[in-house]
Amino acid sequence: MEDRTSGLARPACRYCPAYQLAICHARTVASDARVRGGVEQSVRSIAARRTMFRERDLHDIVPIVCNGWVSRDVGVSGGGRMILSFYLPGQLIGDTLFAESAVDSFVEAITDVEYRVFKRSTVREFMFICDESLEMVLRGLIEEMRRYDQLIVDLGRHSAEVRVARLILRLVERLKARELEKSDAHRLRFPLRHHHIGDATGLTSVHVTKVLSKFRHEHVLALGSRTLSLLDPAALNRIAGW
Amino acid sequence: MEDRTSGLARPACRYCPAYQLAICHARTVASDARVRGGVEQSVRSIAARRTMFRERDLHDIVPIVCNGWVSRDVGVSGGGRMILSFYLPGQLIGDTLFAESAVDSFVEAITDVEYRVFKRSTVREFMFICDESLEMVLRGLIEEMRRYDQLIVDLGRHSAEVRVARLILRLVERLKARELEKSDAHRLRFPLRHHHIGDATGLTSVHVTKVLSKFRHEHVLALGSRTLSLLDPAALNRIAGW
DNA sequence: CGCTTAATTGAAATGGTTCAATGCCTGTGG
DNA sequence: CCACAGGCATTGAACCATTTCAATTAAGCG
Repeated sequence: MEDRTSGLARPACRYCPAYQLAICHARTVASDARVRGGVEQSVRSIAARRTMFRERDLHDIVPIVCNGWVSRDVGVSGGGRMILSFYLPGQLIGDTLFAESAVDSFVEAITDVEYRVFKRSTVREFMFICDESLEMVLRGLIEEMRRYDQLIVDLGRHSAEVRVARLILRLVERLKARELEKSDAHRLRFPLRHHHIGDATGLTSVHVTKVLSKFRHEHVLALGSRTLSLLDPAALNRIAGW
Repeated sequence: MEDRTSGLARPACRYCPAYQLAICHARTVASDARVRGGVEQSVRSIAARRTMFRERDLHDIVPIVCNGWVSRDVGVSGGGRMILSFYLPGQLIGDTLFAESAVDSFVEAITDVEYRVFKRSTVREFMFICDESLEMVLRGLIEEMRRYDQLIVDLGRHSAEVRVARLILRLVERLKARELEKSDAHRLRFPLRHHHIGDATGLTSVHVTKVLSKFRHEHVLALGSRTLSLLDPAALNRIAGW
């Protein structure tokens, strides 16, 4: 499982707080374990389209994505749902680290997912001892808040086209920042379905289809077979209003 | 200015982190000042409808509302704007305490406002020394994130009526929790204009008028002269879907 | 291979915006 | 204390972005 020669178990480990802090057992194996590895944890995996956790399951544990795409969403009375955020490899699902959520949210595996689960009480304890770890968790929390700021403005004040364009551009940005995709790539793996895009932008999947097929006709981008082709990134940025 | 006999300078002080932690000079006057009062600060006030800060002004300072209503909003290309949150008395405007925001937001005085400004570097320093203060700031941050969760779901998946009803109910809830209004009051001071409500719910002020006048016709609530009358709270909750 | 889930397309319905006109508050200066 | 100006609220009519409904095809999945 671990690769001691390269020093990284997975591509995203470089960007994972648990790995950087040497809390993760993928790094501090066997004999090192008693140093910082004292944080209880386990590796798990789950198939695409399965629910990983309900809100209440997260009282005791803190998960980190090792591989695959994850969403956190809220069910709405009447069958609808809204995706609050996407989690990419190396990211902590730490919303409930300090307090419970007001909404009953679900963490779901979009693709097949590998993840690591840490014991919440131990993580908290460690965090308050180690300033570095605290800073890191805070940074992740603030980063998420900034994404929320942007999402709120988009939902409240921008058209469907703008919202879809921005969602895609931001995800591509995050993938490239984590070196999950080459930074010059114009073709990349993109596992979201139309209903994911709709649920993340406050649109219907039907309308997402219409927006995307317009983009395709204008040779801006093409999305199909879990693959995104950025045919004209400049035009996409223009649509996004950037 | 201070009232040493009651122990509180203002009604909201009881709920203000700076006051609770005895950082605020409204509490640690004169001789006490060297204990925890070492945090540089100053009291200020500003007239309604004025901009208190731009994003970049908050690099050095951390404001806390003592009195009045405050909003943080983002300007949108094309003249629109979106309100991200409202700040009530006793609340820290601490979004930028750890990192800069990605959007250029404005903090604006809705009513006449009194507030206190702390030096950011000193606050941060103190926060990392004192676990209690850290917990308190984190709690505020998480509370704000929970509000964001709810707002995102509302914007993405609920109608205008629901959004307006929820905004009002949540604000009333917060006012009562802080004892800024009596918990059994059905008439309370509510300084938001239609355009504030629109900018906070992603609607036009014109449409807010229509929604509110429908509520009035149905004897659910009446809003006018800076005063909110909750004529039928149960019905309002029903509209909100609660 | 058959079954379920997802994408696509068009037509009709709708919720909210935009535009425009009118009147009302509120604060300000004379 | 009154007059005036600018911001704010209200209303109706026309418009348009997005949803809803429905029917068909295509794509994953066991």
